[in-house]
Amino acid sequence: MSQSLETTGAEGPGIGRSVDFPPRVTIIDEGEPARAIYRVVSGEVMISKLLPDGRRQIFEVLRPGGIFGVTPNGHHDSVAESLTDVRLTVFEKGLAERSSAFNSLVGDLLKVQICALHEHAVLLGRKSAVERVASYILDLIEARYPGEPPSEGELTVRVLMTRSEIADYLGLTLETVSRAFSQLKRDAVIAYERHDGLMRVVLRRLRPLTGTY
Amino acid sequence: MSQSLETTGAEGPGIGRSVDFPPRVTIIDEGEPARAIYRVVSGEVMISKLLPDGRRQIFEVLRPGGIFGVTPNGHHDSVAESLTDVRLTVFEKGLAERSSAFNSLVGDLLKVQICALHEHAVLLGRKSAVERVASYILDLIEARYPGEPPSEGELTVRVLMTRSEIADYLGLTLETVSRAFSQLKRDAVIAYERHDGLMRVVLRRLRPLTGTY
DNA sequence: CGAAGAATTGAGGTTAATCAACGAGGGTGG
DNA sequence: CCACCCTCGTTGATTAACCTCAATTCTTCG
Repeated sequence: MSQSLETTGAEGPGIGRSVDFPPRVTIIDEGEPARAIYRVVSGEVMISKLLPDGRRQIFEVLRPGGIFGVTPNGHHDSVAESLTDVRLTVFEKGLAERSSAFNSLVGDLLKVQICALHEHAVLLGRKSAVERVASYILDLIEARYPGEPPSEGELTVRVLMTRSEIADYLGLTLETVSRAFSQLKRDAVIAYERHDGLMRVVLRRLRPLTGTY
Repeated sequence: MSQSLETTGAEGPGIGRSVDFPPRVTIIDEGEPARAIYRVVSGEVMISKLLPDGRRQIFEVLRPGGIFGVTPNGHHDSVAESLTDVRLTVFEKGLAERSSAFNSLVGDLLKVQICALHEHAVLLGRKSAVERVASYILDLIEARYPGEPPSEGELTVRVLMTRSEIADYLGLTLETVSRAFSQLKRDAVIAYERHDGLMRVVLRRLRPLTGTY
């Protein structure tokens, strides 16, 4: 419950205030009354839901520019948790809602989020374990190299989530995720030595394994 | 491709025009340029995506009041298909976007949709076959009896989707869906004789099987 | 009545989950 | 600095859930 929550002096452009969180702390809990909307300035935030028996599903990992805390009914429907050190801009409820420019920005971001959720539903409902992990790695690459990356050659990405978090994101167990990584490594699709998250990827071999192309 | 598309004379309140579709026709295809936003007036519409090898995932079944065709990038990211006879209101792109009241309505509906997609991701990623089917039936009940239904007694619902469609919605095969229905029937959670979709449900027994409560 | 589509059920195979052991790395306290 | 502990990742053996293939029945519709 008590968590390091530092309000920096630097106020963003406009109406929001800036807030920092260390890695892996709860930013909002499911069921909390919705008092504000949050925008990621730096770092990454995981959005998830828990079942009563402890099963967890992470639906999205938000990067800078992403928003969360938007809800139709005054209560948050999901948990938001920092993955890394995070800086957020907080827009108090009601304050921002009067700006039509702000609303239109939020609307656009929600549309992007819906597309991502659609893609993720396909992954969860219809892809095999290896396809899910391959799709996950491809997402990391696309986030890391925003302009179309050179489809040849090896790229490097850093995996920030633990196997357990990836499992909760992909609807698998951590063992299955680990086995899928090992298989991709055996098949020379990816390469890594130490468990520091750094990973080289052969995009040309990865793409056909995602199920999407 | 050619499909009965009747424009009725009755124009809705405001800027949309009305269009009807028979059951199980494609309303929009993935990749089509987005020319309009659609709102369901009556009937139901399924939103889905196809993988190249034919696997399909349905993410949502829209009922009256629901909208679809909203996209961040000018192209539809998914397929929309009528489940029943459907009447839609069509709002031409750009025309409606100038109305801030319209935008705010769309924004609210998108927020509701995101909640539903979150719930569905939990179902796809973390629930067992029986839990998925039980959750599906519960959704049917909640749609059919919008005010809190009496939690005692038997309720009746009509299942409009085929086993195959339900399977594509729940991330299962049609046989697994059929077996789950059979098991719920054996366990006296649901009851039906003919394959006409009519089904009696004992809500008290259904709820504990959804995994959510 | 016959045909086609939908649903059910069974048998058997495959995938991923579960249970379990072990190794590597990082932090803490002696 | 080293020993210990704890978390994370990997891997193996086994089990369970779900998928696939196949046969049968039910329902609808021409």
